[in-house]
Amino acid sequence: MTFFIGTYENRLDKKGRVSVPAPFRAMLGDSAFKGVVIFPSYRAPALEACSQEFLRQLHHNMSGSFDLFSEEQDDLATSILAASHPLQIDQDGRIVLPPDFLEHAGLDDRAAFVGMGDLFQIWHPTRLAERKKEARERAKARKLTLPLNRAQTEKGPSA
Amino acid sequence: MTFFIGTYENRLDKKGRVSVPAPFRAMLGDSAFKGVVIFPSYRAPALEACSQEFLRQLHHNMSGSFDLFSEEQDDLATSILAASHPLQIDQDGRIVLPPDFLEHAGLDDRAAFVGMGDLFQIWHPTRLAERKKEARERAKARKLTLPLNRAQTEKGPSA
DNA sequence: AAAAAACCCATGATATTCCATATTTTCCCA
DNA sequence: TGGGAAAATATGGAATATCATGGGTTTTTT
Repeated sequence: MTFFIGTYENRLDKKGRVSVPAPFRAMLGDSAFKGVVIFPSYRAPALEACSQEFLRQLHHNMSGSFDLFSEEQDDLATSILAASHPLQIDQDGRIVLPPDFLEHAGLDDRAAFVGMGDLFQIWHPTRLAERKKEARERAKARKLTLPLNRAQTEKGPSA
Repeated sequence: MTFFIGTYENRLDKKGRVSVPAPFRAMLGDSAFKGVVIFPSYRAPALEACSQEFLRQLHHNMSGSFDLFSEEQDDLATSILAASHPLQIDQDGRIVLPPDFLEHAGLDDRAAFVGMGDLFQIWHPTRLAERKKEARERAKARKLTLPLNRAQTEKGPSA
């Protein structure tokens, strides 16, 4: 059971190492494999991260309606699973981000970890600030409110 | 329990030897005997690989409930089994790919291993790049995107 | 005997672990 | 409520282990 909330900023060294925020680590800890799987975000210059269990279940849910060896199943796996990368958390609580992922997110020496419920994102702090501001303004313009009257919210407050 | 994710590229020597990526090896490791089953992809110039258990179970599922499946599917299962080749992993973690398999996938000196969940594929790096691009576009066109903002994995919320 | 396959070893590159220290947070007691 | 000790966290650097890979040697096959 994972539920990531909050934003944390940590340092990134030359080797691409970062500490995963302790609260996030605690969530991942009870996983069978002590690690996270990371993949590039499609829409944003950021990285997505979740537990291996979550990704597996996500994949099963999505491909469940397709046959093995079907074109759809193949496309899904190739575009999602193949782009993912399992990262193990070392004993100091750190992961090392591969070069191409660093590039995708435009990361240099600092990384912001943003809780998104079932998963969390990793951003360049500056870009995250821009994105947050932009999202706030857009929400304000549309007079968006949260459907609190509903029992289970379909979407998390993604900004 | 196997779950292959990620993409790895390794060198292929003159004898047709390649190292199976360590993470994949770890998955295969708990198999009864340490090896993989490989067969040519019937749709793409690539090779498919999985554990022997997985293939056995696949076959069992199909032949067990015969009438539920179409003639085409049965043909597929049969042809997979016939074309399959069990390869044992040596102590250095390598397998040797048979000449006809090398030809089918158009492999020369490098091989890309692509995690697809229950199985993984082996590609020529250049062709894989094309394939990935194609898969991404097609998945996008069909709106096969990840429901990242939805908590759709209901694994018993502590009650 | 020749070819092919399996086995063994050496090595450079990469990744992982260990250690030391600075910083922050937590908690207990005055 | 404040101070301060203790624990936890984050971070940098170095030591260590693992992995990938090339080459060679023995064994099996034909």
